[in-house]
Amino acid sequence: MRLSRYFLPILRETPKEAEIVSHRLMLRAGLVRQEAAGIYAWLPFGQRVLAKVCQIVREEQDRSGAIEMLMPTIQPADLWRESGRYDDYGKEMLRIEDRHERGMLYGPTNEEMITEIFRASVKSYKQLPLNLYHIQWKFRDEVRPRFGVYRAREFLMKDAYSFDLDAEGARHSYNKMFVAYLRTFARLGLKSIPMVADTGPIGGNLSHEFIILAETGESEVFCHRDYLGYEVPDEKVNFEDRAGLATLVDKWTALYAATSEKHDAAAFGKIPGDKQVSARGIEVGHIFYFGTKYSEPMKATVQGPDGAKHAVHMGSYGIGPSRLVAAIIEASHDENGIVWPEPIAPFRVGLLNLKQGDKATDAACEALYRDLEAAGIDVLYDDSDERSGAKFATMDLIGLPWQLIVGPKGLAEGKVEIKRRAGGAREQVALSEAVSRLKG
RNA sequence: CGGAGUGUAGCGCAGCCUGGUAGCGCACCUGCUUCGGGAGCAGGGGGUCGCAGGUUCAAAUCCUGCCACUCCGACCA
Repeated sequence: MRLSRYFLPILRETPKEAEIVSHRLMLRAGLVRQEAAGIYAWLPFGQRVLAKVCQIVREEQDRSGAIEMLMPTIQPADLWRESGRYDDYGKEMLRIEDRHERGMLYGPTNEEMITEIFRASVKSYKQLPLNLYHIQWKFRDEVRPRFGVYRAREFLMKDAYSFDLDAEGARHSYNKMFVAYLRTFARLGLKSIPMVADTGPIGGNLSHEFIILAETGESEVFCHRDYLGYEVPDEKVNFEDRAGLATLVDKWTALYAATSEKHDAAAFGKIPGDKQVSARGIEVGHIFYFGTKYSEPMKATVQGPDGAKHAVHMGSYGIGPSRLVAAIIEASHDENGIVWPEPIAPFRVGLLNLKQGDKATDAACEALYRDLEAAGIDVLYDDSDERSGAKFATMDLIGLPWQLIVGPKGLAEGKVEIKRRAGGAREQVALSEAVSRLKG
């Protein structure tokens, strides 16, 4: 992509409403624009990142055996009356009336709808287990949206829903998501720690929040230091191996880890002092097992091997990709701007023409741009006639993992410069080697 | 929802107290000169001063009401 043909509105000064670093950088680097309190437009640059986050989330959901679908944002109120949550959910739910004065709502979550879909078609235990997920916009009318897309009213959520005949099966479904979440966050370049959590309005009695440690985190968290060194299961993990998964989950839940709501100071105190971690954290995922809370009132039953009808045991599993973008920036930036982890960087390489208008430099850049694209490398080519200083500042702000710097001085010796954004290491390489050096 | 605050050009701000033709920096456009880490000079475009009502010869400025947004707290993917 040529910067001159792209839409990347960079701000040199920080809009005053932005208090935390991820919000500031998302506005300055042209990822998002606020349209109302807690409601954001995702500009092309932000959309690229969001799509990459979603893709990684999707791949790990699929790997674990979950199946993607897509439910609507607008739901009928009657569905929520069935579960009893229409009144319980309160003002956080955005209620709408259509032209026929039917009660509708903008979905804050989808337990009711997925249960309705499930019960319409699944009648036998032989169709279980089943895990359906979608990635769809949600709306929760937060009292106080803040921190940009981190606590927005409209936000993108991956929500998965598992269905099993009994509690034992449901536990395995829960464990699958548990491991899939560990892998997802690791692939996004984040170190996540599962913590015992409150279930809130979703209900149920088994729940973990996946927390990223970050100074700007909203919640206070406590855990055992050893979690920070734990290896995340690799892609060969067998999701159908019940015992194997249970062992993994046991390992990741054996030591102390809790959010402030579930914090047990006495238990925490028993950890050796040098192993105690008391920090702030960002919640990036939350998984629940809630048994028959929805299947009973909504009559989502299957016939078991015994011939009787059983209310299915359910769980739900959420990840907020839009929040994750903010969380990743919180975890990965420096004083000059964003430092994208490679898997989700909007472009892999920024190509800087240091002297636009100089024939030799222009020709070298055009050739490199063509060759990089031909090699399948996402490249953002700064072909503007800005001065070099401005180009460097912009590139550092938008945080692409690699910068390919081309100017007349280097070219005179047949060289270009490759700079790695993380750490800032620079290296002169031969013009002819640049493209191959930048391959993944 | 309690407390605090802010609305003036795309962004950051001054002007308001003490009413008298709306300003500055950045960004943007044109030209020239520059050009390896946020260039210089010259010229230029862009604003119903959040909205409504009131006071006044005259309102960005004073008064009343409303709206939007931000921050702190209580609540949450």
